[in-house]
Amino acid sequence: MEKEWRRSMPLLSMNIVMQLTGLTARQIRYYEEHELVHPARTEGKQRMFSLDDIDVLLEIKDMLSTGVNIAGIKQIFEMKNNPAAKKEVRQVISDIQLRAIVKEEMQLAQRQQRASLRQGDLSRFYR
DNA sequence: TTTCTTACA
DNA sequence: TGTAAGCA
Repeated sequence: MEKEWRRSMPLLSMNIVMQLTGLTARQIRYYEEHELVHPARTEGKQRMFSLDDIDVLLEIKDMLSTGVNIAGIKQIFEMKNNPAAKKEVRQVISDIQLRAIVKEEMQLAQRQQRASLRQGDLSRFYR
């Protein structure tokens, strides 16, 4: 296809992005600091987001709600564009791993509730 | 008026 | 993360 440039075109102001994502300006800027999103800048240094940025922010918001922290989100995003994996396969892999991580988190949360504090390696992905 | 950066709670 | 201060 050849209309993908529309999605990467920086046209949305902070105001719009906040309403579209339900995130605060503070959060959006924070995620940018962590290189999760890369909005363009106007001459006056104002951020201009693309539809692709919106998608990423919504993904972040969703993952955050499942308990994944910034570090975990970075890890997952890295998996999504892992050069080592083939294009068709990498998406599937990341999704499967994501589900596995989320599943582990739920189980870990349950164990921590009744039992005590054994922390698995996945704990570093959560807050 | 809105956004930006920096810094503190 | 929220909020305040001082700019642009």
